[in-house]
Amino acid sequence: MKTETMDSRRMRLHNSEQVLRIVRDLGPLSRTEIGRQSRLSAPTVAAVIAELLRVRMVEESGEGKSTGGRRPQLVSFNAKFGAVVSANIGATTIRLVLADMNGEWIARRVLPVGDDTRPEPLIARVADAIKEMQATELGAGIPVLSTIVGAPGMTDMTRGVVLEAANLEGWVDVPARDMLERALGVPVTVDNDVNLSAIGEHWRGARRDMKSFVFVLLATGLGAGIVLEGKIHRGNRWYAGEISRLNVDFREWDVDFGAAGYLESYAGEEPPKSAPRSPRRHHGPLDDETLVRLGVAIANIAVIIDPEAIVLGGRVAVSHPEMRERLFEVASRVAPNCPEIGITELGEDAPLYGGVKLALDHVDELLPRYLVD
Amino acid sequence: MKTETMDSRRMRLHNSEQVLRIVRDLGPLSRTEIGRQSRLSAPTVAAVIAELLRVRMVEESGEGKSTGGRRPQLVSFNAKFGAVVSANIGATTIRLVLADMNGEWIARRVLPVGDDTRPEPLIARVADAIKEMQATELGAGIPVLSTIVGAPGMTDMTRGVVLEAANLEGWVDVPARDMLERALGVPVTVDNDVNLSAIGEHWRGARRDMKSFVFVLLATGLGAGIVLEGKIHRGNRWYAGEISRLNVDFREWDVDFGAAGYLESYAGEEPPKSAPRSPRRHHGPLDDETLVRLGVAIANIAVIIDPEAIVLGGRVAVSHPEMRERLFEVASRVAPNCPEIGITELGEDAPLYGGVKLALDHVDELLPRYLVD
DNA sequence: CTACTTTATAAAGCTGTTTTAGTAAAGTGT
DNA sequence: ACACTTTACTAAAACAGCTTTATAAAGTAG
Repeated sequence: MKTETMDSRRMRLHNSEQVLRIVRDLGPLSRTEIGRQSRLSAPTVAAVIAELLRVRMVEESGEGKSTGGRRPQLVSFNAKFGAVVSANIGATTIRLVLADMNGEWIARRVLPVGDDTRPEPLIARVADAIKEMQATELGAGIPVLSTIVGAPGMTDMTRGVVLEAANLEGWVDVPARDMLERALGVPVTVDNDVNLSAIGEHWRGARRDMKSFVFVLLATGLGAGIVLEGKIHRGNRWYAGEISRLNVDFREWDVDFGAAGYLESYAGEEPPKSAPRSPRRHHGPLDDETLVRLGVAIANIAVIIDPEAIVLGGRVAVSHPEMRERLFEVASRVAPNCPEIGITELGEDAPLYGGVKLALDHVDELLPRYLVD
Repeated sequence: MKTETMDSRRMRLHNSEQVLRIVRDLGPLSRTEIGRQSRLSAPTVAAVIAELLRVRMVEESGEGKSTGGRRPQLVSFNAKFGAVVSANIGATTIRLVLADMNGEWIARRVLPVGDDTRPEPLIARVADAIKEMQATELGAGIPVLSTIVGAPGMTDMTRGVVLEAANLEGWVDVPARDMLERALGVPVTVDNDVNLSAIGEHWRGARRDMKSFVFVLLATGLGAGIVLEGKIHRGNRWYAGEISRLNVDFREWDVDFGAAGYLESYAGEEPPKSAPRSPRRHHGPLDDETLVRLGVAIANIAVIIDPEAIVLGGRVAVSHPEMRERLFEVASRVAPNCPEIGITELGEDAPLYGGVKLALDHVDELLPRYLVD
């Protein structure tokens, strides 16, 4: 029971949000057309638009074509009302993007993580890169309203702590959010890169308009991002989708993690070791047994979640797209409901798109503040 | 973007719903206390309550104790405003419940499914039982506002069709909703019994107040009901949680369903067959290999979903609660995040509770209609 | 030029909310 | 018993935001 009661003030706020959303999503519109879309009367639309113009959330954008009467004065969403930063720390590269309120990229940076991947120096490197990008690329008077940083490991979003990132040195329980906020001086949100990729792919990539889908990352690490009802599912302990721990060989339930039996031991780029290893690293060539294991794992995901689609992403998926057929053959034999299996459309930029989307959603929640001011 | 714009009329409707919810959830309250809870002013609360009294959704219920001033006149939710019916068709028994608007049971019926389990006669039997219960037990002037029927198989809720119920004869693509609506003359909702059990267990059983959990049914059939963010997850094709198809032995990915390799072949009550069979039947004794397979399957569920808890239900779980320890041992070895594994608190009535909850939620959505009338 | 259409604003009225003020009914203290 | 305080509720007035109706402005079509 989260909704609150309503009075005149909240009524206006509510209607302003609706109008703003309509203008943003449906492009430049006349006041009359906004009235039709929102079912608000013309005078109300006019008053709301006047308010939105005052706080610069929308702007006049010329006249439209007449359709037999007075020409409409178009109103459009002001994409320069603010900006968002989306950064992603990968196993090998750091990627940054500065985007406007429409989610369009203003600037982009790619730099190597460098030799020293320990928390402090790496986070300092990220913060410096963000500061440089903002200083160079951000127009005067445009505030950064939200900053999202993706990390290659399980992340506790409420505390902003990267619980474990096996591909980076010493990344266990790193309070990344606090460190970044101290360096940047603005609120920061930290999330898992696989989740961000799933959000990105859902928003701008292969699976727009789908209610549910699963993004499967095949790269240095294995992971899955689960989107249900249009929202990412992170699980009770931020563990959802950690499919490196899936077991498709029950006889080996009692072996140590990293050894045979675990999916991660079979699908990857490095030679296998027998000793226990940390998660999110996988090894061995992409031979048929590996594909069958992966296919069965995907089938199990399909059986449990029953998503609208499954999308393969990450370096391995991009360089071996042909694996899709075999995976589907196996998975659809095991799971009669196995959905289509697609390949990422955003490639390694997927988490950046996801970060932008998350940031924009975040700004949406903050909008009331700017409206009352 | 589902929310609509607001005017005075909607404002009042919105506030009425909030007040009603407060009265229902927090019990008999004075108008003043409702004002405190809702943050509405005293005159507004008085007006809203007057309206709710008029349509009999709430009723005056005497005076409360003074706390140093005039005694409060208490207002309480009218549980007799209407009633709901929850029915469940099992493999062996039909269960019915009539409940008031607080979800308290007014009456209950249990009858065998009988020898003829084909769709028409069985549904007629259910409809007759419902009619008898209503005629005998329902007070005059109390309308049935929602009827939910659970079926032991995959169900398309939007069409009201039971896609497949292997334990009943000839139940393939049965338009159960339409058949029941024709017999009863009121709107009916049909759902899968495992999903209903999960909802019930979440609402009144083992896992109240949990945001996410998975209910695992171990009975004549195998299945799982997945509750996420307090809502049941049914999947894109109503297939979510059909864990009889989980595969924990990748070498047998290519064998026919029902043969070795599939979970369902190993956890059950009847002797195994080698020929392909329909889903949701399982066989074989509860030997340790079966438990290990089941444990690994539960681990895989935990890895993918990361729920707050897993609850075992169904006849087998009730009669062999001791299996929990071994299952947890296996599952927690495979999945480090494996949550506690509990046993159902509602037993075979779980789907009935879930049906009542679903029905009450359904009525909630219809409330505005009764308020405008 | 006239008739009609479309867009936008102005004036008036309606609904529902809050604030303010007041009444009712109880408890508290001397 | 009496005055005073506390709490519950209601009545009246003021306020805010919405809609309807009317009007102005600016275009198209014949």
